[in-house]
Amino acid sequence: MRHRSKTVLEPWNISPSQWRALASLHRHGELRLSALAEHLRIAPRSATEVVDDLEARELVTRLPDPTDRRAILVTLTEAGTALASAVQKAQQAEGERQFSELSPTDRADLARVLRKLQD
Amino acid sequence: MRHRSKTVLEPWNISPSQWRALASLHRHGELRLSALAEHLRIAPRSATEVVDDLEARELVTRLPDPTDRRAILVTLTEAGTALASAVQKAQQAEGERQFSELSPTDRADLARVLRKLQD
DNA sequence: ACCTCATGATGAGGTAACCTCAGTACTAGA
DNA sequence: TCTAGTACTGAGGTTACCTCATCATGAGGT
Repeated sequence: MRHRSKTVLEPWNISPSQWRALASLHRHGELRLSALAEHLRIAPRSATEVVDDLEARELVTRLPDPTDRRAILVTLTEAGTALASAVQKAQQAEGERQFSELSPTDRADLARVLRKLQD
Repeated sequence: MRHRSKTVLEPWNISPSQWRALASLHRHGELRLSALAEHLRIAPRSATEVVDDLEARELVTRLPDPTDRRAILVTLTEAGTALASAVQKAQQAEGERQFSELSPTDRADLARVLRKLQD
């Protein structure tokens, strides 16, 4: 499944780790770099790199945090927001495709068991 | 879950990718390097590296394939077999632990749905 | 007006686990 | 016996992480 979702990203030429960052920003709005790192469960230094890449492609921008001059807020550009929406849509379609064989009961069972495992 | 199973491997000081190779050999017995690569879904050249590492630690040996002098059979040493068995046992215990919260019904549902997804 | 300790980001340098491409040794079919 | 294909490996590259050191700033002293 991971392999397939990688394939979904190809048309936009972004890597899974870049996508995770975009998705986080899309969900949460602007984030401090350190907060982004936390969401992605990677070291802050590694988040710097991901943001470097996304910034080079003008999908995000760095803005100074008005409340703390040490901090940086990473925000989606318009292009970034558009791309995030498009990818999300494609992911959803791919998910639908992958789970299309499952009956509603199957899906409910799966959701229930996975939720239990998560706890 | 992947993270936790990585932790299980730590006492033996082997990486997940090394473990995947050992497990393949444990299941299938001796394998050509190319066949091993196929099982692991990696390029043959990359399997060479994994086998290099395992051989350096005397967990596997390279033997000439008697039926084709180009080919090499990778086989577990005694130490390799012992380690594979031990790790397998630990993995099973860890699996038991992770799924201990699930009722028999939950487990059956999960197995059924996952099998369907695999097809 | 100072000092100290903690925190946010980044520079420098390293690693694991892959990859491709080219080359060598060998097999197998015409 | 020539040719095409196959099995492995050397060389070199990439990706996505990491740690450690450093710099600026913040928080809380005295």
